[in-house]
Amino acid sequence: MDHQSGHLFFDPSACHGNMLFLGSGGDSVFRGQRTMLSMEDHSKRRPFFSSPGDFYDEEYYDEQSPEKKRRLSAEQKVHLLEKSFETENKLEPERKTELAKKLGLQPRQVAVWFQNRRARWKTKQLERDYDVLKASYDSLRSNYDSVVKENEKLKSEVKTKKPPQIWTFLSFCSLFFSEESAPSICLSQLASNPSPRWTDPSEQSKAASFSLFPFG
DNA sequence: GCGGGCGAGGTCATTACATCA
DNA sequence: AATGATGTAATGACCTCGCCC
Repeated sequence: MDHQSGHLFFDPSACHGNMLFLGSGGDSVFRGQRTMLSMEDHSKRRPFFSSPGDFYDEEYYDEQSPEKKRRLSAEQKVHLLEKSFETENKLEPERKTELAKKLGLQPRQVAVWFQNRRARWKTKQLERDYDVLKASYDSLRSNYDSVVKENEKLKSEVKTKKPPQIWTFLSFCSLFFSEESAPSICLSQLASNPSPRWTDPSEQSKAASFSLFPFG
């Protein structure tokens, strides 16, 4: 900002209508700038600058020192306000007054800027939260799908095993599960296969794993 | 101590406008 | 040139909180 004058103008042509700039050269600031003239046209409707006096003080009409005119870029304005916002997103009266003085704005304008800034922050925060939740969901969903797939694969393997293997597997299951909690396939195989024995230790291990952690 | 009035300041929804694609 | 989308300043309604009587 211009530390010499400490006054700001609104320069819509420079940055989406939100650039503030300083000046001491009077209305020459607006020459050739359609949008700023338009701003003047609308000044009766918008309370932001209700009169020329809201744009600049008398000192800005000093045509003898137009070179002192300083624009406060949006970056500069935003930098100061953003810096203050980062420090504390709530605005206590002292800080509001101080910022308003520094920027040459009405305290109310500073308060409004903070209100809107908090609203924007909240919107962005919601978007960030959504992204995090979605990533978490996608990861869980992926894990779930792979577990279901693996489970189906193991089920189909168990169904095709020879009866003796299944019988030993069910005996193993009975050590850990009640009838209610044992996989239904265990019970149905138990009923139809009276004397199973494991012939392959690796199959026994796989079946045990399936029975203990049927869903991964 | 308790409750009502009041002002300040917050959120939220909305409007008005400028700018851009 | 017209138009819809977007970003931002500002407003109004409503709510909460602290203070005072």
